[in-house]
Amino acid sequence: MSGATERPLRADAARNRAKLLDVATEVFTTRGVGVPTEEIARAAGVGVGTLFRHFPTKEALLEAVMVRRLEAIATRTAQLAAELEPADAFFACFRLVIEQSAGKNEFAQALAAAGVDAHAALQQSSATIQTHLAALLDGAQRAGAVRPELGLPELIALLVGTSTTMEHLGADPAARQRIFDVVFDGLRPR
Amino acid sequence: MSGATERPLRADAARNRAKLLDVATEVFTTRGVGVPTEEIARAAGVGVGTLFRHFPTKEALLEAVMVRRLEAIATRTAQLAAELEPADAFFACFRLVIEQSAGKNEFAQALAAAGVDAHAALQQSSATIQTHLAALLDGAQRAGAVRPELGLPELIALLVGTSTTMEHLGADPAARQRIFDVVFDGLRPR
Amino acid sequence: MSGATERPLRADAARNRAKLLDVATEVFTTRGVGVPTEEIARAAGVGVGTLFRHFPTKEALLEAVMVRRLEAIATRTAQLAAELEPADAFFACFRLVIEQSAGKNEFAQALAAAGVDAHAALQQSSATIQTHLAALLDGAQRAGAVRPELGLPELIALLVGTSTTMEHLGADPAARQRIFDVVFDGLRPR
Amino acid sequence: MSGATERPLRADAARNRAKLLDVATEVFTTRGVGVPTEEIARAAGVGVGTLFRHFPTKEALLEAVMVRRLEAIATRTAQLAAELEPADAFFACFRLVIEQSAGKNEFAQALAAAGVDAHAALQQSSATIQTHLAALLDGAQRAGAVRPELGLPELIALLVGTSTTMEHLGADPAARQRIFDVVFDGLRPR
DNA sequence: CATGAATGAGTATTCATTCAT
DNA sequence: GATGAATGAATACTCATTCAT
Repeated sequence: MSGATERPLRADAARNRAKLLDVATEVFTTRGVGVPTEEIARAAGVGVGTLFRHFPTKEALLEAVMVRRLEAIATRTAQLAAELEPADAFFACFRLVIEQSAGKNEFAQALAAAGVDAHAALQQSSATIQTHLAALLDGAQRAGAVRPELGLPELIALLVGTSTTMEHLGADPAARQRIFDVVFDGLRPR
Repeated sequence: MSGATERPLRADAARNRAKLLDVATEVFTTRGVGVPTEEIARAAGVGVGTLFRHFPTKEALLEAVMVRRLEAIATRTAQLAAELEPADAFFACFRLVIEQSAGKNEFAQALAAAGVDAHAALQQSSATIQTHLAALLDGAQRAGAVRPELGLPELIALLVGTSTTMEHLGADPAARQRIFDVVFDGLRPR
Repeated sequence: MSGATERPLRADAARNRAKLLDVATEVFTTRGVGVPTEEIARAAGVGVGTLFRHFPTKEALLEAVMVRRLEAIATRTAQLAAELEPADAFFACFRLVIEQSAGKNEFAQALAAAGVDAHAALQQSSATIQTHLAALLDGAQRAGAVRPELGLPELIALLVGTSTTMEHLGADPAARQRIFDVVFDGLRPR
Repeated sequence: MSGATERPLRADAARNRAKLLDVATEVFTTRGVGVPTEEIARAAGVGVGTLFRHFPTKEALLEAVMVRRLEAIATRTAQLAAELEPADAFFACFRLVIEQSAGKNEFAQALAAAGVDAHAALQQSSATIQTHLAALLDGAQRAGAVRPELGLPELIALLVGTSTTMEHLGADPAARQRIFDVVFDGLRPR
């Protein structure tokens, strides 16, 4: 459906692009967006010039990283929505977004920020996810599994916030589960 | 060598220091920590030299700002603990921390970060608050108002996360209240 | 008449600013505008930061250099106009501009370029000179010493062009005089 | 080792080379020599690699462009010299050089610069033209149409300078003619 | 003590040129 | 031969911090 605007990249170029995205994802996630471009390029095993050939701006690189994340989430979200009952799908997706958003918070907040001030590609991805989320929320509310007064903005804010909560909590699975218990119970009516 | 660690500042010096803290609080909160020191100094009506005389490092300034915030929170927390029933005190303090932490998130996360990697002064303030929070949590759990399995780390992470949630939600009071409903209900047993 | 917008610079700052202007004039004139800012700063005995404190942009530095030149020319032009008969004043000024414009041509062309696309300060200086030139041209034409059909644009273009001619001719005074003979005789009626 | 320095280019290679020269001439003339090589290659419909196969250096491309121009001028100059009386030929050639040199000045100055610091091919072309110019100048001086004291260096400098004059004057034909009147009258004896 | 000028390491980005496809 | 991806040195500008006035 989407126009094939780009010619298929040469094999090595595609490899470099993918490597850059992987490295940038890792680096932005663990150390924030302040990391020098040169370092990202070096970690990807290419020169700075190559980085800037693929992403004309550091911001463009960041955007590409986020778009890829959001698209991955959108895909999984759609799967879950198709496979599960509304209520289960809603909570499964909530979990999914939280787990995928791990890492530096400035980064995880992309989902929300995209709606406001980001560039086209990001807004597109963000909008797609938000559509899915709205549908999931609505389904769960109709099924009586989520407080009816909550809107999409609150849901998104809660996703971002819970992601932050988890980030500060660390990896302990039991503790993370306790947070999910709190949030999920709080989301249910009454 | 002298017993007193700090001599009493001259009146104007004290005024400058206070003004710098006020301005820095405002600036860091609304525009993040990336703002140049010169701009902070100018906004405070002093030269950069003066800023660096009072705070030897930009980081030290940030720390001082946070310490002041934490101390204010600690004070109010103690008050509330003294005035209210345990359960009410707990929830009132939760609200208080969230409202006080408004602003750029990088900043709000100081509370938690302080426990991990921060400098002495910050750790001190943070520890004080954490002691209070631990007491409040314990009181509320004994009163049966909060899930007994939650520990201090989860509480702190939830405070940071909920602060982020609110930041992304904006100012709409009704929506903010809905978030408090979710989190507070979720915190309660069952 | 002009508002004293700037406070008097500190002695050292004024010295640095002047040194930077001198060095930049020399460097731009002999080697063109492509010379790195760092090199200019080093030649002036200051750090790059200092250069950029005084001139927020490389372009601003270039502009300042040109403004200073134009102002010097304007001053001398006014003197000559006051001291000499119209015809003599005109030719003396022509000579003056040519001699002062020595150096890389891109630079000498400022006079004309300023009228078109330059910044405020430059336009101001350029306009001042052009006013003087127009008066001189008019005087010389009334005195019958210059072809009446020539306008200010042609005069300015001739100044720039003759400057280029001289630049390519080098320093030989006899040859330069021969060029002046050609141009001055050509400017006269008939 | 083989006698012929250049083997005959394959048809497409020759086409590419010609296209590159055309495009580069246009681009250098209208936008200066700062234009990136990639852009020139793209405008010529080839890859950068091809550009660098034909011209090992950006400078070499610039040189080739200038050589072609100079050769064109040399050809026309020779024609004019053969067809016209010495005096007329001289002035016609002067005009010709000026009109052909239109465009960014840095470029037009090649003629003169070539004599000084350029590469072999350029010097060759330049020398050819200079020989022609010297002959024309001599003829016109013998015919009493040009001041006898002028030498070839002055003539060349005047060509470059007048080219600059025209460039700054723009396209207005009447104004351009007035400049020619000035210069040509100035060139004549007395 | 206050000031703000000076410093210079650090950073994003460009572009001539090389080389794998 | 042609292509365009890769390279990395080069460059303008920023900003925390120091120090002369």
